[in-house]
Amino acid sequence: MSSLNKVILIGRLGRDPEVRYMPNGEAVCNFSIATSETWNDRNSGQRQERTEWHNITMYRRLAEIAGQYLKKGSSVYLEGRIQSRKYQGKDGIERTAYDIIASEMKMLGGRNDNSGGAPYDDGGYQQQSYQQAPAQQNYQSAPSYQQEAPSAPPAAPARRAPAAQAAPVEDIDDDIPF
Amino acid sequence: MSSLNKVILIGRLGRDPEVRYMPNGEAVCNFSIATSETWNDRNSGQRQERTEWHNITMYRRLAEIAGQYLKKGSSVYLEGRIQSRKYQGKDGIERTAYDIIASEMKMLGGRNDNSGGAPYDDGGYQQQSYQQAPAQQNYQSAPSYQQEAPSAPPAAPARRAPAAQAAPVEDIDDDIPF
Amino acid sequence: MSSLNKVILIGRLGRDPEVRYMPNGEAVCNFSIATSETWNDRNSGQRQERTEWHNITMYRRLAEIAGQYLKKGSSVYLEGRIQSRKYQGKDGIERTAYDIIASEMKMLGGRNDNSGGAPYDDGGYQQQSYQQAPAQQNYQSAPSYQQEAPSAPPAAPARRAPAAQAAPVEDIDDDIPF
Amino acid sequence: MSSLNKVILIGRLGRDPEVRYMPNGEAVCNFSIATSETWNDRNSGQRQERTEWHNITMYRRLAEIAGQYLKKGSSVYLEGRIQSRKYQGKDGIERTAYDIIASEMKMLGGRNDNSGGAPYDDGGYQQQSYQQAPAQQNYQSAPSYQQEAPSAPPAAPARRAPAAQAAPVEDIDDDIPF
DNA sequence: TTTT
DNA sequence: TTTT
Repeated sequence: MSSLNKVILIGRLGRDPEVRYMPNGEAVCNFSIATSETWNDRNSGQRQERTEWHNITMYRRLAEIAGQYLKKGSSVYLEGRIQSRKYQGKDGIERTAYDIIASEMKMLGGRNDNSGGAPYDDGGYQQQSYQQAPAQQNYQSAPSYQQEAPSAPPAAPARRAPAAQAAPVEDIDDDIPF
Repeated sequence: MSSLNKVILIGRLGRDPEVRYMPNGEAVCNFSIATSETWNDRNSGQRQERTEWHNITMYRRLAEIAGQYLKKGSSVYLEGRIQSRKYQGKDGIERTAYDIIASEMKMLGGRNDNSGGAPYDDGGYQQQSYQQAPAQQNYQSAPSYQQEAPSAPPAAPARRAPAAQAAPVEDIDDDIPF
Repeated sequence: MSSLNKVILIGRLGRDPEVRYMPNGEAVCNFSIATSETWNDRNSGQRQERTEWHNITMYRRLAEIAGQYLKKGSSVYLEGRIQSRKYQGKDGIERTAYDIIASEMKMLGGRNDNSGGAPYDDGGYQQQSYQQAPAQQNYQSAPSYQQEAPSAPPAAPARRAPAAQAAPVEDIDDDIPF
Repeated sequence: MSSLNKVILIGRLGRDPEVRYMPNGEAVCNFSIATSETWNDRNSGQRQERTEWHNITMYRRLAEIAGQYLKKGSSVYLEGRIQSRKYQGKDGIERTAYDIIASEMKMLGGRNDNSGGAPYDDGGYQQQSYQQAPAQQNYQSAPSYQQEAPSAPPAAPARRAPAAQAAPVEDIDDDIPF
């Protein structure tokens, strides 16, 4: 019997995404998004709100695209899976973090997304199948959203060169579907 | 711009579900299910497997149904949302747990599910809309799957009497869709 | 073994929604939304686009809310199920229509949604569980989006009075979650 | 504003899947699966059941895997999108068919799935990203599940050779995730 | 029939 | 830390 671990989120970024590069040259993007629910309390009748923050991790091309097009306040649709990760906090105590490893992304055009002057507010990109395999977990020894970026991209990246962060859009434009 | 926080899981229970009752008489059910993914490591070419355990929480009628029909090894489809919860560990240190608050359940008939002699291996139940509202979070001060059950169901439950745990199936049979 | 029939759509309304009332007083709302996908043709290298139109049907309170808040051009998140329906075309020939019976809706704030001066661009509403049961199919003898509305709401609606179409927002404001 | 067209189904095959090959050598697999819902009629109180049949289409490697592992009665999890298709019926009249173009599949081990003696009852496979692009629609001029297979696979398939239908499992075993 |  |  197969199992399924699927998460579907729509929310806004709390900060700009961070893109780092792993020793093998693969990009990793981290950010967090907020989802909120509101309801009427059954006892007080008062309007209640609860916000949940989700830590998002993306790899490879999806990481590069997110790093290029998303920013603080962007509204985004994400699909991925829940993945736990042990790490040692600054207090030396082991904790477990939960990340959403996103494999699909669609940019939803919020007001803020247009402020950057981008000529589009629309996006869709599905991760290649091989991305389904979890990336090296050991690389992430702390909550990714608190993690310091590697000092520099690797000199000789394995498998694929990261798109330079200043690369023009055209570099990736030919195979992203928007 | 609305947000969305949706989780869809298919997996097996690691233990029998636990049903407790809150002071207002509402049932709470906790259990955890495993999802696993396998992939071929790109470097070694070796088959890899990773299992993720998800802590599930259900409320009210869905909790009662789960407590009655699921057991260790059962395969189940669940739909719900991710919800974090702060708690103090036995070591006195605050941690954050992540639960899946399930609002929909379908029993998937695995081999183990039939051992109980139940005449069906099929189920579906969708939570009432009002359940969407998060229940009192304060009631859960520790990871729910480690939490001791209240000593007894409340004498005068608010709103709805919990189905007694020994209640015959017929008591709830008339409005569950299986 | 349970089955699952779930559809998740994000798209824009091609026209204003139409709300009708069934003889028992229940509201039915019909509209269609467009989803589009774009890709680079592998042979020509040319950008391709394909738009799909989905016929949406909603019942009861969700129908009333949609009729009140959605309009042509609105962007909306919908969750529901696929349901086929036989009908006789104007040419007297039987055909099969496919509708999405929506049970959950979230309004996604597009530019057009704000033009109406509504003070919110955010919505979420989940259908009550009992709505899961298919409504009387016989009432729909033609594609719903082409169907003429009943001449008038029933004089003595069964079970629940429809919110008059001119009813102020406050009438339903107290139990919808936005 | 991006759009989304996603379908998630769990159901059983009504017949064995059919695999054909397009002129460019790509495999196409067609079958249909049933989903059923049951509910208590609100008036009569009687148990009602409704079965919906979904026409499934898969391309390329997913088509080959489905053709090899699924059969009549198999229980399967599918993810894909809704796609309409105009065709001319035997009576010369144009109709519209609705297919689910599946891009992800997981085999759910039901009783029937084991009768073939397969050493596994578990599967998962996600389509490569490029499959997201709709295949040549013109190739499908009739409801796919009624369509006769091409007389033979092409002599010189473009891009990738189809796994011969009699090929041993090992031929594809090295990169499918089960 | 939406939208970019 | 987003947003309404």
